[in-house]
Amino acid sequence: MNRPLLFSGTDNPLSLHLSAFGKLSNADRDLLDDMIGKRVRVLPARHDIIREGDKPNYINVVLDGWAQRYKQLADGRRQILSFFVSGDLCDANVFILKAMDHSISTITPVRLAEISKQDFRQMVDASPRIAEALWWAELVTVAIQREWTTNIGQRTAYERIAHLFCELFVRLSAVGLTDGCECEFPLTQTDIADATGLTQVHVNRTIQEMRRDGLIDLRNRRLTVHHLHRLMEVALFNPNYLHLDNEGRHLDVF
Amino acid sequence: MNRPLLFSGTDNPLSLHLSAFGKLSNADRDLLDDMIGKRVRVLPARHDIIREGDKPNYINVVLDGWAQRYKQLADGRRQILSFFVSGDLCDANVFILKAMDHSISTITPVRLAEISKQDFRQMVDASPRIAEALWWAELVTVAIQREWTTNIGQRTAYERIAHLFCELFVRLSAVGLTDGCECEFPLTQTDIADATGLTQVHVNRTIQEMRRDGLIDLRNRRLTVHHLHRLMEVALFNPNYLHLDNEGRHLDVF
DNA sequence: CGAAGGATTGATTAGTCTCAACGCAAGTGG
DNA sequence: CCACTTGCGTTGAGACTAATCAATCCTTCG
Repeated sequence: MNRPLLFSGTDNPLSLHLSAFGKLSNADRDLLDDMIGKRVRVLPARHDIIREGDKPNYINVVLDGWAQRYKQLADGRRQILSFFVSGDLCDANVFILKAMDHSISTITPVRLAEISKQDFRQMVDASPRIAEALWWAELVTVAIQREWTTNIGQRTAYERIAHLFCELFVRLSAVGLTDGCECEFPLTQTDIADATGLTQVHVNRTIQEMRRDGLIDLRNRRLTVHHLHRLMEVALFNPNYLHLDNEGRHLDVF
Repeated sequence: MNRPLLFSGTDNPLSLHLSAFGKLSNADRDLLDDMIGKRVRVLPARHDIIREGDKPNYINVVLDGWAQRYKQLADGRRQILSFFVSGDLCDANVFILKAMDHSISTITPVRLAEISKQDFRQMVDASPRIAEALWWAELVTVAIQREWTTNIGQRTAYERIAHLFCELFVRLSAVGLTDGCECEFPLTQTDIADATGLTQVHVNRTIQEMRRDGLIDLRNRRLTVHHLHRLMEVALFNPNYLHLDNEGRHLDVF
């Protein structure tokens, strides 16, 4: 693993994630360290974190590993709605809602921090900067969700999968989880299918095509992106929705 | 037009929308009245409110009429991402972002309130109750976006369109914009197509089928829902994601 | 070694798209 | 007031993307 592409003076994944919004003070980073140190859970792979219908009592932050948000229709059809990687906040202020309208589960083993209502309030009150950064993170989450809607609604199978690869690769870069043109990629073809609204069989054939086209390689839970630029082109990928360009920052991947 | 199904002591559409979250005090409602009274714009139908790339300086609130959020791919394909009706808040705190990653435009003529950064801050600081209600509204917006992802990703054309009808009908009920089993419905079949990821031609055929099945009628910009329950069933519609059941409230439509 | 999860392949079909034309109603300009 | 335009809905024929069903293979792991 190489150094994070966005500067951060700390190893706390949440600080790292939020500093994509802008520089945080030492006090802010200390505050965040406190927050995510209080209640940490470790969960095995493929394990529910919270289920549709549950009353949310904490804000979850992924410290390590991959998780997913998903929704299941009455007849069992499943849609994956987003992926969480290191530093991702599940939903700021969820506890305002009476019940979850979707579920969240781990993909790999996950180290998870839980932030209570009280701690969250306190943190937001203590630092306007963090409050802003958390709003930013929330706005980015919605923006990603919108992009997924567009992805499934408008793009072909090939473009959809390429787009998913682009997004994850860029997001992983931003938190230092890429290594050159490679990264860990623990999703199965079935996961990719459920995320893109395709069938597993079609995902398989499409990925083979992408391999034949020399764009990527995907084997042993590892993704290699041979030509990020070409991949972005065929995916019609525009990274603006990730809002990583705050305060003059610029990601190296592009 | 009949009385709003959710009680509200005021006609301010934003108050009405937010009181789906819970009862607001008179002071809160007055504050909201002030906010949306300051800068009001009136826009003609099919007119851009803000475009992708623009720097957002205000929070927009739809007071009257219908608007839409959409995104356009480099080659022109268009995805409608959400519809705004009376009382809907475009994005709390958008001005945190450097640039819009999507566009918003009117569908019908729209009366619009703009809330400035300063006013927004002031309002949130003045009333924790309003702050909470605004978070709720934001969380509901994301929840709707997730449901749209699921809709396009998992449902068939017939189910998708039925689901869209259910959602809009319920949302309109919640702000008193339904009249029995009817409501204004200014979307063209092309709009419905762009929102559901289908072609206009296929939307046309599918709606004809729904008419033949006696579920709905749609003519002259007016939607009639003959059997909301059957419609909800075929759409696999579960209203939980709209989070309208706060503080013991219950919508009459169901 | 057997079991299980995941990836791959093949054959067939269904759902949706594409392209093209036409109808109808409302609005516009001469 | 009529001819023309424009926007929207409707219809038909044919093509194609992606789904379905079913089998096989490969890898990992207890």
